[in-house]
Amino acid sequence: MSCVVSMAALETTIQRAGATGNIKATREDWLKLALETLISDGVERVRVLTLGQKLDVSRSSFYWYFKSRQDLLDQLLDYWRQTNTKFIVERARRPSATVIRGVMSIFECWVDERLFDPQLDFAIRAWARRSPAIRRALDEADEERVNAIRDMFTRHGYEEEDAFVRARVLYFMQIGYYSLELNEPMSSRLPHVAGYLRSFTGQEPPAEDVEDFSRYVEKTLSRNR
Amino acid sequence: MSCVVSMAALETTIQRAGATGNIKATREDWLKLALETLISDGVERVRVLTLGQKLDVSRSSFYWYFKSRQDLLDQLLDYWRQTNTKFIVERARRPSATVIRGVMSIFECWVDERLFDPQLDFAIRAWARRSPAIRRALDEADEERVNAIRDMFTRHGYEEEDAFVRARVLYFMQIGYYSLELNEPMSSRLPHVAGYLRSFTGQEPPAEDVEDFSRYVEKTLSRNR
DNA sequence: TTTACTCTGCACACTCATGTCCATAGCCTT
DNA sequence: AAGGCTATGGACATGAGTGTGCAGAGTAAA
Repeated sequence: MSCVVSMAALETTIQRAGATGNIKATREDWLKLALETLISDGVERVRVLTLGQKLDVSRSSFYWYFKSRQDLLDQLLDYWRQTNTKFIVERARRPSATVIRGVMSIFECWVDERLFDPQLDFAIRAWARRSPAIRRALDEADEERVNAIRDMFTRHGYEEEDAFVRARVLYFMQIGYYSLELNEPMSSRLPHVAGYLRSFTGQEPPAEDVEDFSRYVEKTLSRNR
Repeated sequence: MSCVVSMAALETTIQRAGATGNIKATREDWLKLALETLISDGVERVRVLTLGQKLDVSRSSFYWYFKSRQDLLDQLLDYWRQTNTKFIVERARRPSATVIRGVMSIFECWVDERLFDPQLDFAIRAWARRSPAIRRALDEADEERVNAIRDMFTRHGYEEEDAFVRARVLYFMQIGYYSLELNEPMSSRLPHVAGYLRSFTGQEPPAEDVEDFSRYVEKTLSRNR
C-alpha cells in the first residue's frame, strides 16, 4: 500500500498482535485495514463485514474495539486531519532564496507520499460530497493550503492578486493532476519539472535548480524502497 | 438542476408523460432522474428502489423499460460520452487571433454548464475508480481534451514541451478547481480572469480582451436564466 | 486451581437493495 | 364491447449489510 510508512504512526500506539495470546485482530489491524480500504475503494466500501472477512475474524471483534461503524469513520478522518495538510503548509512556509526554490519545496510533497498521500486526500474528497461535516473539514484544509502557498509567492515579491492566482494554479493543478489518476512513473513526470516551474512562476528556472530537484527525487525514491 | 438544458437532448427522443394515458413514469423520467442522481450523489446512489420512490412508481415500471440496473448505467455513460468532451475540443480547435483569445475560447466551457458539466464529469471520475470500463473511457476523454488544448498552444508558436505543460496546467487546474467544489459565484471568479490568462499564457492579457470575456459571461449567464 | 478479564463466534432481528413472476388496470383498436 | 397491448402493483426469493445479546475459549493473576 502507498501509506505503509505513515501507517507506522498508527501502529506505534500499541504493539501488534501476539502481545496477548488470545487476540486474532487488534484494534490497529482494524484501523489499518479500514484506512487502506478508504484509500483504495472509498468510504462506502469501508464495511465492518468486509473488513472482518479480510481479517478472518468475526464482527464481534470489531464491536469490541469500536462503538459503531461511524466511530471508526470518525477516527479515519482524524488520521487524515493530522497528516496531509501539515507538510504542505510546512514546506510552503520554509524560507527559500528564490521563488523557483520555494515552488520546488512544495513540489517535494507531490513526489513523496510520506508528505502527501493523494489517494487519501481523494477519498476524503469523495466522502465530503455526501457529508457536511467532512465537507467543512476539507474546506478548511484546502483554504489553509492555498493561503500558505499564496504567502510564499507574496514573500517573493508577487502582487497580492498575482500571488493568489498563482497559488491557486499551483495547488489546483496538482489536485487536478491527481484527479486524473494517470499513475505516471516518476521518469515521465521529472522531465516536465522545468516547464511547470516556468509556468507557475513566470520565470525561467536555472538549470542548476532543476538538477537539484532531480537529485532530491532520486534520493527520496530510493529511500522509500 | 444544472443540466436542465442539456437534458433536452434526452427528452426530444420521446415526448413526456401523458402521451398514453396509463403511463405514470416514462423511460425518460427514469433516465433523467438517474442522471440527476448520478450527478448529485454518485453512481452508488443510483438505485432502482430509490428512483422509483421519488417517481412515486413501483420498480416494475423500471424493469419494463430497462433490462437491469446495469443497463441504465450503461446509458448514463453514453450520455456523458456524447456531451462533455465535445465542446472543449471544439473550442480548443477554433481559430483564434492570439493565445489569449484561444485560452478565452476554452474558458467559455468553464463558465457555461451547457458546454461542460463539471459535476457530471466528476461523477464519472468517481465511478471510474471502481470500474475498469469507465476508467478506459475516461482516460481517452482526458487525453483527447489535453491534446486539443496543447495543439492550440502549438498553433500560437509555443515550443512542443512548453505547449504540453501549459495544456496540462490549464486543464488540470480546472479539473482541480472543480475538485474543490468551491461553489463560488461568478462575481468572485471573474475578477481573476486576467490573472489566470497571464499565468496560463505567460503573456499580459490586453484589457480589451478581458472586458470582452466579461461581456460574454454576462450574456451567457442571463441567457441561462 | 480457581477466578477474572479480554476477546471471539454464533444466532437473531432488522433494513435496504435487486430481480422475477404474475395478475390486472387502463387505453387503443377493431 | 371485446380483446390486445402497455405499463404497473404487489408478492416472493435472495443477498448484503448493521447492530445486539450471550455463551464460552484463552490467558493472566490470585
